[in-house]
Amino acid sequence: MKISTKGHYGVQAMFDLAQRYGEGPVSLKSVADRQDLSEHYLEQLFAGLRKAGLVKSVRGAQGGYTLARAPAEIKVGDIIRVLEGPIVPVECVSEDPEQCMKAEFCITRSVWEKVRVSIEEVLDSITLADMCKDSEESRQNRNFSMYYI
Amino acid sequence: MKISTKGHYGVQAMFDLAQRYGEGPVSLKSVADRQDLSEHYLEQLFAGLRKAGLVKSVRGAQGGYTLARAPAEIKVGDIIRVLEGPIVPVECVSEDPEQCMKAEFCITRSVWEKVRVSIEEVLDSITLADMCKDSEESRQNRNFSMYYI
DNA sequence: AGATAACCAAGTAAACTAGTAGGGATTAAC
DNA sequence: GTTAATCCCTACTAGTTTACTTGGTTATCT
Repeated sequence: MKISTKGHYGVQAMFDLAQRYGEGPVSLKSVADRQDLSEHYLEQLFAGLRKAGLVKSVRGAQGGYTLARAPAEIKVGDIIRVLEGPIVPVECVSEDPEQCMKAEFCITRSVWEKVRVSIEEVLDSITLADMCKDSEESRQNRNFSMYYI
Repeated sequence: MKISTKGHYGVQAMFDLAQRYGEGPVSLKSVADRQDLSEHYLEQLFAGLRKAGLVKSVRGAQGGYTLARAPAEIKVGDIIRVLEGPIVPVECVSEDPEQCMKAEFCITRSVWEKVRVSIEEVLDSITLADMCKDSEESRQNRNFSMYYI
């Protein structure tokens, strides 16, 4: 019941881009440095994200990646689905119309279905803009408490 | 974002035991036959379930396994945690008190935390008794519609 | 021209998955 | 007391996945 480093790092990196949205292309090297990740590994993740239309790339010196849409228009679920594949706790509970033979007779299946829906609800309710907002608030709270120490 | 066959088969098998609760020990062979699973593989799963105190075993001929508690007292989450380990979408978001160094600075972490909580809420809200009840209702609905065809 | 970057293909060590194989110990039924 | 059923235990394994690394090529800015 885990997501892999692809999804984990991918969301971190996309969040990094979101925090710099509107400031021009951001190089993967800078993302890798800030987030302490392998640049070459990030390249692989961004190949997928680009093909899925979540980021745009600019090649050459001073190039890099930018979000293809505003942070408010990109859900964490979008990123996870690209990097981890569809959200499916067990095979017979896909997001697509059913293919499980015993679908209507299988009771355990309804458990996984509920799990799937609940994960999707969480991941699709959080946008990169939400994360930027949380980050800003968390930063201010830290300054605030430091002020009173 | 998947659970393995351990958790999948484990819940199926425990549900099978729940449907026969009070009827004496149920052999893994019969479970394996009904659920179309490998008996030997189930043995491994039940070794863990027994050590965790979710089932009791009776050795020898006419032996088998029974639930250690009433179906209403066993949550799907109990089974999953035994067979899949703790519910932790990414390493730094364990159910135990925190160990992630950057816990308070890490925004993406709060996303995984929400995912973890939502999965736990689902899995801990469903007991084996609930599944038996759903199964009974589903069976009756099928009979009901057949009656009118 | 040279540096900076995205892009691409392939390899790889380690871990994990989903079992299988082969026995031993215990007990009910005959 | 023999047999068959059943749990119990250890080990092995083929295949897949994970989390990268290596080693380039191509495009663009200065």
